[in-house]
Amino acid sequence: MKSMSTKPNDNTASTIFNACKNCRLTSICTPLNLPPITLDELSTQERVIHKGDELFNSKTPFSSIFAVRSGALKTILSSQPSQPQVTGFYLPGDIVGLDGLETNTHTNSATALETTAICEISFDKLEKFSLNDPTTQRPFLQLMSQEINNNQALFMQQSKKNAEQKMASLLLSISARFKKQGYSDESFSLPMPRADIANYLGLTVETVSRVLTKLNKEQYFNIDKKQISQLHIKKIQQLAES
Amino acid sequence: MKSMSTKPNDNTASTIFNACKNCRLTSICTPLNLPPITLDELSTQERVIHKGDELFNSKTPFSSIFAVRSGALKTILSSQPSQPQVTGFYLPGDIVGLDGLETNTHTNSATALETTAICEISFDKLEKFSLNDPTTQRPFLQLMSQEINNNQALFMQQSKKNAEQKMASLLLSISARFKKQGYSDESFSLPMPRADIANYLGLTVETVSRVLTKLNKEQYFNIDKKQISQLHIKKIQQLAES
DNA sequence: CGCACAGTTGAGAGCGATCAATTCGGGTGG
DNA sequence: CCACCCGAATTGATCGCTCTCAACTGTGCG
Repeated sequence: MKSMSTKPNDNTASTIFNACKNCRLTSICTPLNLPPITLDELSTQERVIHKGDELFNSKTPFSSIFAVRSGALKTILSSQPSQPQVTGFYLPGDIVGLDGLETNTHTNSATALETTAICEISFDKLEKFSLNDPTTQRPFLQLMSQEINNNQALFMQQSKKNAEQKMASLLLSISARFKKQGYSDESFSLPMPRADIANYLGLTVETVSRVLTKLNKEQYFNIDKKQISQLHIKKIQQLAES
Repeated sequence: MKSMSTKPNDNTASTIFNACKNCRLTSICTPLNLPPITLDELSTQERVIHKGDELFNSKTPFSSIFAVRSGALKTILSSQPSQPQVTGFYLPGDIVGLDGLETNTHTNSATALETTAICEISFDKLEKFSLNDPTTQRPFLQLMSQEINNNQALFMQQSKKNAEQKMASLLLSISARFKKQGYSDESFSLPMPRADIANYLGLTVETVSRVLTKLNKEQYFNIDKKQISQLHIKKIQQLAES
C-alpha cells in the first residue's frame, strides 16, 4: 500500500501547498519568498467552523493568523460593551487576526457568518521565517503598512459619504474580493445580515434596507434576500466615488 | 574656553540624545533597546520649517520618518485631488511619515501649521538596527500594529458620533498629547484653522464653529480664537464617550 | 401552526449641510 | 498710525438626509 495522497489525514507539505495556493495567503507567502516546504511548518490543516461559532474572541491569546478558505467571518470590537462595532467582513482569501499583534491578545472577536473553512498560520513561526531574513522583512512591514493606509484614508473618506455611497463601496469591496478568488463579481450572496451591514457602515437597519431597495429599483443590481445579481459595477463605482 | 554645549552648531551625539529624550521618539527607541550611540547615526539635527512649508508631499520618496519637536503639522491625502482629506495632526512628540512605507513613496503630504522643528530619522538605518535583532523586531511590529488598531476601531467609532462628540474627541486627543510632553492639558493653542478641523472630522466649517461656541457656553472650556483654556477634561470625556 | 427574529415600509423629528450675510483679524501700503 | 483688503470665523435661515418610532411582512424552526 502506497503511503501517499488520498488518505483523509494526508497532511503532507504538498497537500497544504495545494490548499493554500489559491488563497490570498500568497500575499504573505509569495512576497516573502517562503519556500513551499516551510508552509508545512507554518499552516495547519483546513478547519471548519459553523455559523455563530467564534474563531477567536477578545480574550484569546494571539498566536496565529487565519486565512479564510470558504464561507465568511465578521470581526467585532467591543471596547465599550454597550456599543459593539463590526470592524470587518472576511471572505475567501482574506487574512484575519492581525489585530492581536499589538497586545499579544486579540482585541476583536471573529464570528462565522456561515459555515466557514479556515487555515491557521502560526505567527511565531511566520515571524521567524520572514523577519530573520533581511531580504524579506521589508515586505512584511509593507503588508502591515497597507492595513494602516487602507484603514486610515479609506475610513476617513467613508465617513463623509452618504448612505448610498457607503453601501456602494461595501458592495464593490465584496465584489472585488470574490473576483480575486475566481468567483463572479456581479452575482454573489451577502453572507451578513442587514444589522451587521448597518453597524459596519454606521447606519441603521432601516436605512440599509431603504438604500438596497432604492438601488435595486434604479438598476444598480437585483437583490432578493441576500442574493445580489447583475451588479452593474461601473455604474455603482460612479456612485461610490461621489 | 570649554568645548561643550552652548555652541549653536554643537551636533554631537550627546546633544542629539538630549534633543530626543523628551520626545515620543522614545516610543520607538526605548522599546527597541537602541543604545544612545546609535541615535547619532539615526537622527539628524533638528530642522525648522515654516508655516505653509511642506515637509514631504505625495511625490517624495520614502526614506525617513520624522519626530515633531515643536510646532505642528497636518497631513493631507489627495487620492482624489478634488477632495483632499486631512488625515492627521502632528504635535510635539508625534511621529509622522510612516505612510510612505508601503509604496516607498509618501502617500500623504505633510504641511507645517506654524513654525515647526522636526527631527529626521533614517528609516533604513532604523530598520537595520531594530529588525536584525530578533529581540527587538516584535516591538517594532507592535508599534505598527498599534496604528492599525487605533485607526480602524477609532475611526469607525468616530463616524458614528455627532459633531459635538467628534470635536470632544479631537480636543481630548490634542490635550493628551500636550500632557504627555509636559505641557498643560487644559490650556493650549489649537494650531490648525477651523477648515482643517472640519475636513478632518468630516464636518463643515460652520458646524465646527457652532459646536465650539456651544461647548464654550456650556462651560466645557473657554475658547478665544485658537486659544483653549480651562478645558474641563472629565466633563468633555463624558461627552466624547457618547 | 405559531413563535421569534429578520427585513421592509411609513410618518415624523432632528442634526448637520447649504446658502447667505456679517464680523473679526492680520497684513499691507499710504 | 490708520485705512483698506482679504481670508478666517461667526451667525442666521432653510433644506434634506438619516434617525427614530411604529406597524407590518416575511421566514426559518420547533
